[in-house]
Amino acid sequence: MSGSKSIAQVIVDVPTKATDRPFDYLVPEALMSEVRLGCRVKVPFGPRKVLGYVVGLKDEAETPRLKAILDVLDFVPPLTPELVRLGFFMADEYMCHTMTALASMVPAVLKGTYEKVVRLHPEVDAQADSLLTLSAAPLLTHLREKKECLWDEALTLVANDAPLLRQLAEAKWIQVEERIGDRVTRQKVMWVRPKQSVNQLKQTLEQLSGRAKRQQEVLRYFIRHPEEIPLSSLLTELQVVRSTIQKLVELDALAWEEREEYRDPFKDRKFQPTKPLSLTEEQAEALQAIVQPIRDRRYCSVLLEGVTGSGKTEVYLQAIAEVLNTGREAIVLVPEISLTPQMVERFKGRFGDQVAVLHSGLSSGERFDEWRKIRRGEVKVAIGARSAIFAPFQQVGLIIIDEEHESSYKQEENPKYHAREVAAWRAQYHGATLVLGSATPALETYYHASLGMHEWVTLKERVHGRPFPAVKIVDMREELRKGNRTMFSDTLREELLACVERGEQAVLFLNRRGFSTFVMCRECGETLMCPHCDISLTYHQTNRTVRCHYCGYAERVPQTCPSCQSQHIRHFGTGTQRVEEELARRFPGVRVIRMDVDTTSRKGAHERLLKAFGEGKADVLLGTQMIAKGLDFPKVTLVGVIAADTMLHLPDFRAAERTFQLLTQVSGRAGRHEKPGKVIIQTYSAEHYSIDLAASHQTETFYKQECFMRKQHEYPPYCSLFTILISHPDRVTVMRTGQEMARQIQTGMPAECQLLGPVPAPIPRLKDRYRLQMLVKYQAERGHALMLKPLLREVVAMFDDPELRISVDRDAGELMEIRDGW
DNA sequence: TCCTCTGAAGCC
DNA sequence: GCTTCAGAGGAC
Repeated sequence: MSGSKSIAQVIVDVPTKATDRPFDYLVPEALMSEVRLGCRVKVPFGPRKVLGYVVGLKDEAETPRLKAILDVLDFVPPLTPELVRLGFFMADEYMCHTMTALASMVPAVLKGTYEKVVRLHPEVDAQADSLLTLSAAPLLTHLREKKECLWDEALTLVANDAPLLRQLAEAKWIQVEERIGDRVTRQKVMWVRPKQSVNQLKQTLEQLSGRAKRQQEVLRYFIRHPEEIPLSSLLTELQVVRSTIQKLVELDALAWEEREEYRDPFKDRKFQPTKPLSLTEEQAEALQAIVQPIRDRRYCSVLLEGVTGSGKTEVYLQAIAEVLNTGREAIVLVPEISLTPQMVERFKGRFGDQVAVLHSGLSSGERFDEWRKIRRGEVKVAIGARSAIFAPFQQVGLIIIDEEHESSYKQEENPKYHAREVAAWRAQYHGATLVLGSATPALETYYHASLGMHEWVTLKERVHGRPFPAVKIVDMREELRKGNRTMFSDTLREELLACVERGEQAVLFLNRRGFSTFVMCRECGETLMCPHCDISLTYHQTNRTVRCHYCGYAERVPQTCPSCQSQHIRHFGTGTQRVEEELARRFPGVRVIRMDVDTTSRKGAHERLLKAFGEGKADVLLGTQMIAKGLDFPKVTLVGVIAADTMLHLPDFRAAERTFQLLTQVSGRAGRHEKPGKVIIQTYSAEHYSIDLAASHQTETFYKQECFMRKQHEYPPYCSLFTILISHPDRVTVMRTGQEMARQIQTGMPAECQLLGPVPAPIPRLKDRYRLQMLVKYQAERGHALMLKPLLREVVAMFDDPELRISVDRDAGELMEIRDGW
């Protein structure tokens, strides 16, 4: 190996097409031990300096004019070798830049910040002041006072004369430094400990001058408590100052050191330790199916189909215990909205401080701390929402995806990954077991299981043999014919009153997806629309504003119609706020807690409201999507669905599947304990199979029917999809581009593939951009993706108008744009 | 003739 | 994405 040089291959933080490949850099002798696979480095790139990830290391004899790595930013590489490989897989699979894929796997604080700082050059000649050009004077004066400033400030001080700054730097008047750092500094805490034995401390105490009262006090403290203590606690406890301690450190009596401290988000919470519960026969069988491949250390995916209330979580917990016994780690994914304190408590209760929790409620610093516990192997279980799938464990034995059908496992931004697919990749890499748990699996999971691609275990019974709630469908068209024009059917009204009278609780569910409160003029029929998007504005009572839920535009509700000046302008629709008003009017005295984006936007509000409901401070919990799952309140005996079909008519081929899943989940909230539950579903489409079959708990029949429908219309899982969405500020340009792009794809794609569109996207205009979409249906098992991916990449590259935005998504991501909660 | 503006080409 | 550099067109 004599004469050969060490080379690092680096993916640079310049996410563009042209730079989306590794660049080679020399590893300087001094950094040899620090430059490791997966760590972040600072490298020169063109005329500037950027951050990059080391994705490969090699030795080479010939190194034609390579630049060298400038610095290493991590002691422990944030990416394991496995995650580096996963990054390349994702870049290919989800058609994104490698840097984008790599960056998505680490906490946001490691994304790096760039700072260009200007300073006086240390060798600047004071006498040279006379040479100062007039235009540089303000900057140099400023630097004399402040020592340094940001590049942009410096530019302002020289009237935006960038060449002048360059000249000043060349003439060694100023120094320009590009700083690359983390977004937050790690929290550091000073610890103080005695450096001498108690006897030595006593000697030191006697040698102290009589005047050093404070120092004596501190020494006496350590003689009483010869243990380490955080500096801040010591200072407050003894009412001394830092310099007192410093003196004693200088005397070698004490020692202090800075230590990184974890911000523990659960610091003040006690978790009740729990023991494994005894399992039902079904549960035991399911557990066995999961545990066997864990013991064999082979890759295996298991669909755990368990009805609501069948005790899936206990199966998860015992499977995890088994993995920990084999010395390996477990990742648990749950949808963000069900990452409730109830859920966290169960895991913390069983596995204590072996658990790291990652969810969006944490500050970026707290998130980083939890992540570091995983990276350092200080915990064995990671539980979190979608991005927790990247938990940097090195011995993964089990990955569990709870409520695997949830759409929140699909990331809508680049990289547009599905956590289920990433999980399958990681499980295969590690020879781990993948568990997909749900009462209502995604249709494709169901289909794959039926083809034998997953092991398939079912939990058909609720624990303790509790019966399923009785579900009644109320046809709202009938109600209208009877003359009931309110949003509560007679049945729901009676049941609700009876429920409250019995002292029990009810949950009212309003599916606002695609159906929110809008403002319309009764005179001319004009609806208030967002000036930037083709979307009607949503009415918010709290501050009497209308808002666009897509771009955030907000304005006060106008007094008169902007189009005809009529005063008869008012809000329509069935937002949660209106249901709440109506409840107050029709059921005086009934206490309601409303949960929606308005009431839960503040940190911790979600938790607080649920706690209040659990403590019986309200009779009715009214809410959107966010109350559909995970909740388990013993006193809830009635569940009402105000309008079951609001999302049935969205332009989404999964509309029926979503409706079925949601209704099944909501119904599962009732009668989970001693008292039997009742569910009332109000709908205008009573005959639709998704509503009917959810009401009668006929899961199997629904899936068969839905598979039939998908096959008829050639939709997934019977084909695979690419969605291409293009947007442009100009309507004509986007249409012309769309046509041309479609022609290119059509010509290049395999003949068996099918191109649909371009057609206007479900939201034809968003944030002042016109949007078109195209759909390519293909057969993955015939290898079409292998041809389509390069083709789409090529076609996308051909249209490089900076105003044009193109997004390519496997599957139909765009149609799911309407997010839960809104 | 010099200067400014704009677009394209690297970047290891 | 940013910087530089070259080539075009404009003002003097």
